[in-house]
Amino acid sequence: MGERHIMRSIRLLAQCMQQFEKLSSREIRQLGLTHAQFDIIATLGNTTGMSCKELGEKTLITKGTLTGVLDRLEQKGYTLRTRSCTDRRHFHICLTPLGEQIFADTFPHVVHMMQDRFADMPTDDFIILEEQLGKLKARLM
Amino acid sequence: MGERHIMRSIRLLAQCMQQFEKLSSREIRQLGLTHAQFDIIATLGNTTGMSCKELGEKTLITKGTLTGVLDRLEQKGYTLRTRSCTDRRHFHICLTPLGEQIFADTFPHVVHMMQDRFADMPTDDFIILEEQLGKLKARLM
DNA sequence: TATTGTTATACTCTATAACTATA
DNA sequence: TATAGTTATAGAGTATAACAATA
Repeated sequence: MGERHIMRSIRLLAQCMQQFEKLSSREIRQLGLTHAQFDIIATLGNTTGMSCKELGEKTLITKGTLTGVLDRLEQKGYTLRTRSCTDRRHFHICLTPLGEQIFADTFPHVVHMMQDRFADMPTDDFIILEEQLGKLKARLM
Repeated sequence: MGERHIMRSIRLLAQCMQQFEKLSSREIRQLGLTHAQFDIIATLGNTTGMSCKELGEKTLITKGTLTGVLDRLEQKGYTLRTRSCTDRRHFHICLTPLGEQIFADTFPHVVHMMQDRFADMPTDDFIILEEQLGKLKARLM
């Protein structure tokens, strides 16, 4: 558990993420979305929705900022706020059908772009990568 | 090379990175730096400096934005712009001794924070993780 | 009193394009 | 003409704190 290993893994992780962001940001901007807005849509995708609090924790967007981001998404017709019946302090945020569609349309693009690059990568390598990232994630959480 | 593997790896990668950012952002803010500013310092650290163009490509900060970020870093005394003698269109950006110190002071903190979490992770796992991230990076570049 | 989310403020980042200086 | 970097502008994200409504 030498610190050289930690440093190197962190640096690699950051470089991979940065490069991935570079490749995907074109898709995001083509949809007229910012990174923060896309982050919200990606987090809400394939869920039944969640509170602002939960959404903020998952995306690392603080509540003050979140209000503005959600305002803009709502204005575009991608998300919806509905007040909870049981606890009227809570809002339930979810994607509209249009928002769902954006989500469903975007990911295949990103995946397709990735597939070109990873066409010849053996499945075994992916399985090992997933395994290792899973372990890393478990320790980071 | 099923797309399920690609999606899953990307999602894990993003989650790891996000969690790491969450953990390290406290350190960054304590120094009075923003993410963009820290990104510049981290990129310049352990180098002899580089041009704005190169710095922009590595950090994904566009040239217009970079001017402002460098202005603020220079004002804080962390970076320096010197005009190139051979091609007077270029600037050479590098860390000042104070900037070097910030760089040298920050990373050990981050590493130490990580070490607590990874104390019991076998070295072999790190080696495999590094190997896989290296392969991933090579394909993303 | 504690919690959820909004509002307000000041600053920073972002994208884009027009511009200056150098090559 | 092409390139490196600055300036200008409008919009968006950020941190923080004060605030309203609900519990």
